[in-house]
Amino acid sequence: MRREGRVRRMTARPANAHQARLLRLLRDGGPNSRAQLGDQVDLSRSKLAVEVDRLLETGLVVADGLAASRGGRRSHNIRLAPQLRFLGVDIGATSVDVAVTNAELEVLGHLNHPMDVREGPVAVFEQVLSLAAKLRASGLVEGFDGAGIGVPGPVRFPEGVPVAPPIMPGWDGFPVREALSQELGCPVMVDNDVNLMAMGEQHAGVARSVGDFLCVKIGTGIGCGIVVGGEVHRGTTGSAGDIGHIQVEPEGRACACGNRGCLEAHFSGAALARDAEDAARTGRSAELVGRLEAAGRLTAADVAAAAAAGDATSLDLIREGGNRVGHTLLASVRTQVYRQSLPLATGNLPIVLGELGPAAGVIGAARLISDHLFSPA
Amino acid sequence: MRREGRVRRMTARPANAHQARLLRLLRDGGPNSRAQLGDQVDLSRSKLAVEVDRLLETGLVVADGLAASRGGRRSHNIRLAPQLRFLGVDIGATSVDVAVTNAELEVLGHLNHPMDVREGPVAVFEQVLSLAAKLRASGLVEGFDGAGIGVPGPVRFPEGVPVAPPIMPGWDGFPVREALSQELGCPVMVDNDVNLMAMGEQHAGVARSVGDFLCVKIGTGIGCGIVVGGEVHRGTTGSAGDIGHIQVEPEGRACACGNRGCLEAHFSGAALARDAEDAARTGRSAELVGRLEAAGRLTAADVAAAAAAGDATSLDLIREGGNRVGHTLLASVRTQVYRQSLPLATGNLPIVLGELGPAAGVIGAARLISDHLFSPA
DNA sequence: CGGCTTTGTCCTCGGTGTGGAGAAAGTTGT
DNA sequence: ACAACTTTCTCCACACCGAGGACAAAGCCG
Repeated sequence: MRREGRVRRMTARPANAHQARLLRLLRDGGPNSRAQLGDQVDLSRSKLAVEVDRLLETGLVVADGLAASRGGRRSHNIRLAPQLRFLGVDIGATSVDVAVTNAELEVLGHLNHPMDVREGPVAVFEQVLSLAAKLRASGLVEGFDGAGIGVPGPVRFPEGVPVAPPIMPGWDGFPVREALSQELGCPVMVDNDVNLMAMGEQHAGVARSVGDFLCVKIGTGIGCGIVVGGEVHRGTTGSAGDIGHIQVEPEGRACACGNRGCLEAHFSGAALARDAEDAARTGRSAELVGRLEAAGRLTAADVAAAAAAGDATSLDLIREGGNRVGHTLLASVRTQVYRQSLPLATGNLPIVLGELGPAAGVIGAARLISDHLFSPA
Repeated sequence: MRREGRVRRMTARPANAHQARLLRLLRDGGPNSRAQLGDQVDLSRSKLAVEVDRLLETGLVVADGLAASRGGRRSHNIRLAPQLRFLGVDIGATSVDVAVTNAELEVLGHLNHPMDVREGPVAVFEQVLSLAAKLRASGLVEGFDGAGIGVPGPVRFPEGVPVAPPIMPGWDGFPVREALSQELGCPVMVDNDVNLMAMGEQHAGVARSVGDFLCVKIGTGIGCGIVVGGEVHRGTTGSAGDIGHIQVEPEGRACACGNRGCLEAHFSGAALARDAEDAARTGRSAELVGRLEAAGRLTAADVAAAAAAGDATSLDLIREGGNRVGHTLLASVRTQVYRQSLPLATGNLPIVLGELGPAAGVIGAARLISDHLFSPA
C-alpha cells in the first residue's frame, strides 16, 4: 500500500515524438489549452486528443481548469504535472550551486556553497547531496524526477564522464552520471558548465529565440558554449568550447594546464591585476598598497596572496570580479570584434551580458535533463 | 511525339523521405541490389519493394541486371538513371570551372577558363554557358537535370543571391539562382565556393565519413567552410566562414575590403613574397632579382608587377602558389594549432590537404544540387 | 537431386490518422 | 431572453500504410 501524501515520482516517458513535442511546448510555454496546443502542432483534433489523453493517463500532465474563451466554447487547460521536480547542479571551480525547479524549469529554491572543486568528486558530491537534502527539507520537493549537472571541464557526454579536465584533475574518468544517478535514484545527465550556461540563457535568458550563438564564460577559467541550430555542439571529445587554453601569447604567463600564454592565464588574471592596482591607488586596501610599493606592480598572484592573508578588498575583488568587470570587458570585446570582422558578419551580431547570472547554470542543468526526459524513449 | 534518341530530363522528385534516402544511398554507394538496400534502410521487404517500384516508375532509378548471390537467390541490381546529369560550376576569383557529372557525382567532363570575376555576372555567365555548351557538344550529355554553382563570397542561401561580396562588388544582389535556372532550364542551387569545396571533400575526398570539420581555402582570398554534424553551417547571413577579413594585425597591410591588416591581405600575400625572394636568390628570375636589389625586399605587389611585365617565374608563382605552398604551409599551421590548444581537443584533429584539388568545388556543386533534388518535394 | 538459404511477391491484419457529423458550450446582437 | 454564429470536444467510419507471415522462385552446397 502506498503511503498517503507520498508523491509518486515520474516513471513514464513520452511514447512518441508527438508526446515529446507536447511536453516541450508545455515546458517552454507554460499551461496551454488543448486548442492552443492544436494550433502549434499540426495534428488533427482527434489525434491530438488521443495523445493528450495518453499523457494525462501517464500522469505527466494534468488538467487545469478551463481556458478563456476565444469566441466560442471554452477549452480545457493542460499543464505539466505540478509535482514534477528537477535538480540542477552547477559545479564551479570555487563553489557549487544547487537548485530545484518544477517541470517548467522555474527555480523554486537555490543554494550556493563555496568549495574548491579540487577537493575531488567524493567531497563535492557529499556537499551536493547535503544541499539537495536541505532543499528537500524545505518542503518544496519530496524527491527528484531527474537531475542535470555541470562540471568545469570537458565531458564525454553520452557516458557523463569528465575527460582530462585541466582544473579538476581528480575528476578524470569519475563516473559522475552513474554515481549521482545511484545516489538520487533518478535519471541524470552531465555536461560542461558553460554548455549548461548557454542552455540556461537560451531557455530563460538573453538568448531566447536565438538559434545560433556563442556563450563565453569568464570566471576562474574561460570557456565557450557553442549553439548551432538550437543545439549545443560538443564536438567528438566534448571539448569543442574549450577556448581557455588556446595560446594567445607565445612566451606568456604560465598556466595551470602546464603550458604558457593561455588565454585563461592572461585574460582573467590580467583583469584582476588591473583592478587590484586600481584598488591600491585609491587606497582601499593597505595590504595591496604595500605590495604595489614593494613590487612596482601587482599581479593576480599578489591578489591571491593578499586574500589569503585576510585582505577584505582582495577577497571582494576575487569574488565579485566577474560581475563588476563585466561591463567594461564587454565594451572592449565589442570594439575588438566589430573592428576585426566584416560588417556583414557583425551587422546582426549583438554582444551582450547574460541576464541570469548564477542561475544560468542550474537552469541549463534542469533543461538538460528535461530535454532528455521529454524525448521519445 | 517524342523525338527518337532524345533523353527526357528529370522531372520527378522523391515522394517521401524513404525514397530520398534510397536515392542518396544509390548516389553515395553506387549500384546496389534490392537486398543490400534493405540492409541499410530498416524497412520491411514489402515496403522497400513498393518504394523501389515507385522509383522505377518515375524513372529516377533503373534496373541493372542481377547481383551476385549472397548464398541464395540472386537479387536484382538497382542504380540511378544513367542519363541523369548535373552541372557543377565553381566561380573563382580568377577563373571559372565547369564540370558535368552523372547522378553518382562522377565527373564526366571538366573545363576551366581563366577569367576575372570582377568582369561581372553577365560576362561570367556568358562564359559559363559557353563552357556548358562545349560539354554538351562533346556528346557526354544532352541536358542538365540540375546545376550547383559556387561564388567567391557570402550568399543568401535560400534565394541564391550574393550579398555584399568583398571581391566581387558587381555581383551584390544579382539573382544568380534565378538567372542560371532560366538559362539552363533546370533547378539551380547557389552557395559560397568554400562551402562547396567542403562538400566536395566530404563526398569524395579527404573528409569522407567525417561529420565535423573545417575546410580552409587559401587562394586569392581565404575562406572557411564549416561542417557540423554532416551539415554545412552557413550562419544567418551566409558569412559564417568568412574568415578572410578578420583583422590579425592592427595596423597592417591595406586590404581590398577597405580595412587594414586582414588575414587575407597578410597571409597569402606574405607567402607569395617569401617565395618570390626565394626565386630571386636562386636566380630563377632576372626581373625579380632586379626588384629585390632595388627595394631590398619583395612584396606581393612586386610579384604582381613583375607578372604584369611578363615575367614567367612570377606568373608561375601566382598560378601554382596554392599548390606548391601547400605542404610548407600545412606544416606551419599544424605546429601553431597543436601548440596553441589543449591536447584533448587536438588529439584527434588531423590537419591535412584536400585531395580533390580543383575538382572539389565542382563536385561539391553537383552534390549541392543533388542533395536538393534527392530530398522530399 | 535433395536440403538449405536468400529473395521476391502476395495477402491479411492491426494500427493510425483524417475528416465529417453532431453535440456541448460560449459569445454577440437584437 | 432568444436566435444565430463560433469554437471546442467526442465519436465514428473509412482509407491508408506498413509489418509480418506464407509461399513461390531462384540459387548454393554436398
